[in-house]
Amino acid sequence: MKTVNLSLSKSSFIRGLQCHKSLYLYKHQPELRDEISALQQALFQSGTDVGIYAQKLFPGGVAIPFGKGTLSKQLSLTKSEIEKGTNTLYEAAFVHDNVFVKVDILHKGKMGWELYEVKSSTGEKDVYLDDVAIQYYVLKGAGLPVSKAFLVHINNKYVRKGKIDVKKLFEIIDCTKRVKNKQDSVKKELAKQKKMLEGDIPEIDIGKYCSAPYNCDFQGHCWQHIPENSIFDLRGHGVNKFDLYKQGIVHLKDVPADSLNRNQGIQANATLKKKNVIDKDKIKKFIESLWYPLYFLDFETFDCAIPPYDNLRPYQKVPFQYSLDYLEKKGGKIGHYEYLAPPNTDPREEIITRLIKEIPQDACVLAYNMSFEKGVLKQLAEWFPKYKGKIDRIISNIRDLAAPFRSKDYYHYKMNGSFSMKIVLPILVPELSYDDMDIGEGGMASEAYLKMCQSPDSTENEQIRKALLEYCGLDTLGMVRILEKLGKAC
DNA sequence: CTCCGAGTTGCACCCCTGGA
DNA sequence: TCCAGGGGTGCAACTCGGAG
Repeated sequence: MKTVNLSLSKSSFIRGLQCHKSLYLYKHQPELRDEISALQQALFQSGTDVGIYAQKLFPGGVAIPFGKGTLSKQLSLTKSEIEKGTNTLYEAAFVHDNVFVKVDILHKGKMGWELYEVKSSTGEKDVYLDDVAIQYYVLKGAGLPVSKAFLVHINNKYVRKGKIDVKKLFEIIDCTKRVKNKQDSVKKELAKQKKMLEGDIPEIDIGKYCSAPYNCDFQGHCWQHIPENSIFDLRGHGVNKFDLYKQGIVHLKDVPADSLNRNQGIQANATLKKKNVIDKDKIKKFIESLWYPLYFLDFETFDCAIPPYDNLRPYQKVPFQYSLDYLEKKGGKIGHYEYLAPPNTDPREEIITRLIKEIPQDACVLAYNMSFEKGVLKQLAEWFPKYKGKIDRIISNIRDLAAPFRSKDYYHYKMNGSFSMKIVLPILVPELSYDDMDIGEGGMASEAYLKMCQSPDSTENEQIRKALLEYCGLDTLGMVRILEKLGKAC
């Protein structure tokens, strides 16, 4: 069997659109790639899940599997299926002009072949159009009569009632015209990329394209010359960091002070002088705005593109766990409630009935970055209107423990501009740390819970449960300790 | 990947002022 | 009397950072 000599694939073309240097390194020095985090891997997985689910839009097709044999085998398999008269193919493989693509769904309609590119996102983006355009280019070039090209994405307005209605779950956008208009530029860009790949490594400096529309895998390589305490450590809006960079300003110490906004100014000043900011009056005011009994609430949630239960929209957050600590009075003993739903049950009503029993009507409720907890509670009120009154009452009593850190009334020079709990807690309360924990962030927590749901009988699950309870408990205990520290600071 | 709140920015709009 | 430009305001659009 003849092997196919490929210079490009669909994904590398998209990569090249973002940055030629990234494509060059990917082709010639892949060992320089950054490690991909477990979380990113999980997101990638959810994308393929959606792709497979979308196949139900055109059931009964034939799949051309990945990884099974060589690329040329996938090509010949595709060819023979088409010749056989198969009218729906999943992951059909084509090559033209040395570019290899796989089409999520290829369906033979009345007017000819239709190509469908499935995205797990909830809306259209420019880069998706390039994605469809390159596929159209290759299919046309390979001699397939393509009549229409579509973009398929998740419709996040869809509410599940009973069995999933695939036609409503997905939104299908006809982008044939726009894709045709792009053909010229696709051809030109391809030629450019190929020429570039044959030459020396292109000299491209860092820029916004390092992280948009996608995070580049070579940031660790290209950003090596950026020192510690650089302008890129500045958080928030304000100065255009790449404008400064182009002016040759890289280190924080070289930034003209008047070009920074308030928060960035505080950050830069604290970092350079290794000095902390503690605005005692403001912190005192914050603490005085709280009252007892004082409850500390933290939710863990999961979300899926394809809603697992009724009355659920795509990507809607489903709480499956919470930790609730409380103090009856100032300096009192910490009380603790917690709940972790058993796998594969709809946990929503159980969670809210427990919470409204455990949180007294007029208690002050603290959350860290409260918009998250408020949002979950609002959602619960929508799902269960019978509890709306009580839920709204809880919501109105929520205060945000992140507020003093967000406003930089309390800022430690090691915070690097961040006010995240994961940064703030180890600095204020070094004896509490996420370091040695099996689950150390929210993303891992939801991943772990979904894993339990996938294999509910696994012997591992007892360990996962323990880790989940430990993690969520640390978040609320951490809040108690942070508040204590704030109190001592003023 | 989505969602949310908060902060920023851009823009339209208003009034005021001063030059012609 | 007209208009351009400065300054304040209020809204919408956007981005960022943090949450999962």
